[in-house]
Amino acid sequence: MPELPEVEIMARLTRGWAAGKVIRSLDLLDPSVLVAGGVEPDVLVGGRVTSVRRRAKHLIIETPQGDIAVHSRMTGKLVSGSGTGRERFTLALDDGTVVSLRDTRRLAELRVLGPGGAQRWLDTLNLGPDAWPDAGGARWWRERFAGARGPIKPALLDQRRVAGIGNILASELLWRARIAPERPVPALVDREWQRIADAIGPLIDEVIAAESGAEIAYVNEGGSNQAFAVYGRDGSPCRRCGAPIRRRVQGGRSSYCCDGCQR
DNA sequence: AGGACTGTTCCGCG
DNA sequence: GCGCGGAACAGTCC
Repeated sequence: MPELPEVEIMARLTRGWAAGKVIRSLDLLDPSVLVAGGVEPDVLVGGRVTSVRRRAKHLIIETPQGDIAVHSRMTGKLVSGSGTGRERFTLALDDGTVVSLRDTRRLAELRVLGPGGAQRWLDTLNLGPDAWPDAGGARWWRERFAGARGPIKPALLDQRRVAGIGNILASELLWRARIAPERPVPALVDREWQRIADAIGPLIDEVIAAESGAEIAYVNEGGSNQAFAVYGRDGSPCRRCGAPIRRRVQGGRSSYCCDGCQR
């Protein structure tokens, strides 16, 4: 599920569940989610959670004893409680709260690392700056994509340029900026970079608002989603100009756009 | 039955 | 060496 907004919501929720509390136990129900190369998970027991934060699509839980880094990939999510099946990992806190990683497709990755290990691991990924909340203006966007030669839509998915944008946000962003997904990056002019810069903040703000809830609440998992103008809406009329939304495949991924008003 | 899927990495090819 | 496309990962849901 998650792109930047969903991971942001999970981080906020998890912060409320776990921040400041002491880890009583960790239970690895599905050992295949644990990425090798870290430390023995039990070293975290007895440690107090000092921070829960998001970087790009990664969720980081830090304690003085060591860190947990979760990447939800396609279907992973952190939830409060356990017991519906599909839990791969649970974290029990000293007040009785249980936080679980639920992941049907089992593509999620859990890392348990020593003190400071999460940041050191993030540093190896060469992630670009986050797309939200502090992306820059037209010049910033143009410079982040300097050297890219292919179409803009797949380029937006490159986490080394700008981090946090996934397949849905890329289509939605280009619709808001009225730019066709096939446009080569070098062909974009400053006016268009400006429209991207202006669109990203409100887009992510709105997705977060639409999906936030007391429990994790992705809007309408699977299927089309009212929060999105083009994603999953092949054939329906564009909200802006009425022309039909089209689905095309780029780089093996679906792109949705309006040929009437995206140029 | 077959394809598609909000992510990422790896491999082969040009 | 780099960039691109496709495959792979694994499970569910049309």
